Amino acid sequence: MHPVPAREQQRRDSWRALQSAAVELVGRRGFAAVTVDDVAAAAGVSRRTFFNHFPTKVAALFDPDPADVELLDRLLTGADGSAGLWPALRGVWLAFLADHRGLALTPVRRRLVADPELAAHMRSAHLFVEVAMDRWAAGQLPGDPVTASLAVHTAGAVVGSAFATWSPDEPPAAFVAAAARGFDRLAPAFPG
Amino acid sequence: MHPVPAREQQRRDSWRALQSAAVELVGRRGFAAVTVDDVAAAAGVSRRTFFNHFPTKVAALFDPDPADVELLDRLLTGADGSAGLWPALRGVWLAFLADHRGLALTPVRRRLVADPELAAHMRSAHLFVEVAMDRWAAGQLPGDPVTASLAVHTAGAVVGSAFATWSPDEPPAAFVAAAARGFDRLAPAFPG
DNA sequence: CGTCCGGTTGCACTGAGTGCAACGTGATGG
DNA sequence: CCATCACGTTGCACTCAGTGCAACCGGACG
Repeated sequence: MHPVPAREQQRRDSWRALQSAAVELVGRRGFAAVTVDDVAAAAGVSRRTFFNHFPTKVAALFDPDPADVELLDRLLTGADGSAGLWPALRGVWLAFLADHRGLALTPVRRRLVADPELAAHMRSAHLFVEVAMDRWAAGQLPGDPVTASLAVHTAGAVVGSAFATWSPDEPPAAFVAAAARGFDRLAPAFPG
Repeated sequence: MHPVPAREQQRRDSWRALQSAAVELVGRRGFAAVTVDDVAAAAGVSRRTFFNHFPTKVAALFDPDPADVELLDRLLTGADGSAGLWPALRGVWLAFLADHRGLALTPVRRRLVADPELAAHMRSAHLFVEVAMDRWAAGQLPGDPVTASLAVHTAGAVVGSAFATWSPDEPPAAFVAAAARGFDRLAPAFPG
């Protein structure tokens, strides 16, 4: 592997220290009871540095790890759409859910979305997944953007429903399994 | 009809004046370039009164008119689930989309969601629809909350996809029609 | 060794959102 | 008709989120 330059390393360290601190503090005290200063102090950096890494307080909770963005890109470029859009979306989503770094934070995040305002922010942070899939799907079905959009949105709904009915007391794998069942149930609507 | 007490009337007037002013100003200048003071001034009330009606600036753009919340409740209590969950959800969604007050604001809102942050907020504001439908669907399928949740989430995805692919230059009716086609295409996944 | 680059920091500023006390007017009851 | 209450509105002061700017400092590079 390429040795990471010290500059880049420090950057990643600050990012992860801030996200860990934010999730940990908010999970313990609740969103409103944690200030940006608290998070910065817990991460050992200044308040200004916090905003160098995250544009908002919620971003610190939900922004995807760059490694996960990269993972999704790899999965999409390697995806095989020959058996139809739906099986491909199913495969990419399930592989992504199972392997991404953010999976470790999923139980905490699941508890946070009891606040509907935070739920919306989480969706917006995870929107990069649907955007990337949308671009990919549109490329697969050049002549039919409506079908592509419908499939991607529906796939997102499957994952969202699995997330909503999943209890954070269960292991994250149960969440992934529930998503898989959801994909199977909707398959009849998307014939190859 | 019951004559509305003057107190209640003033309340509604302020609410609608603020929402109109907010949508109008933000549609013209963009979200960041409009302050709460601007909106309050344009509506002819004080800054403090703004926050008496809306908890946040985005709420002024996307909070549902109480009349629409009431409309949805009426549609759900009158809904007939005997032919299956999916046709019932289809009927309620399409009737709601066609008749609700907010429809007039839909083109402006469609343009606003170019900003993904605002898109997330709109979804959260429209979440009351899915929450109400979720409660209703859970009542229809007491033994199977997973199917109920999946159907409601999927229905939301159909509407979301129609909204995303709809151009605000077309009439709002085209958006409703696109949603109807989406419901039809997903019907095979939800047999009676 | 000198120069440049880039992450970090402090400072000052705008604007969102809140708690509180006060005012004015419609609703209510004697 | 008047006293009282209820409630939408308002001003004020305060905390905190988010931003622009200039300065600092240590690693990268010739």
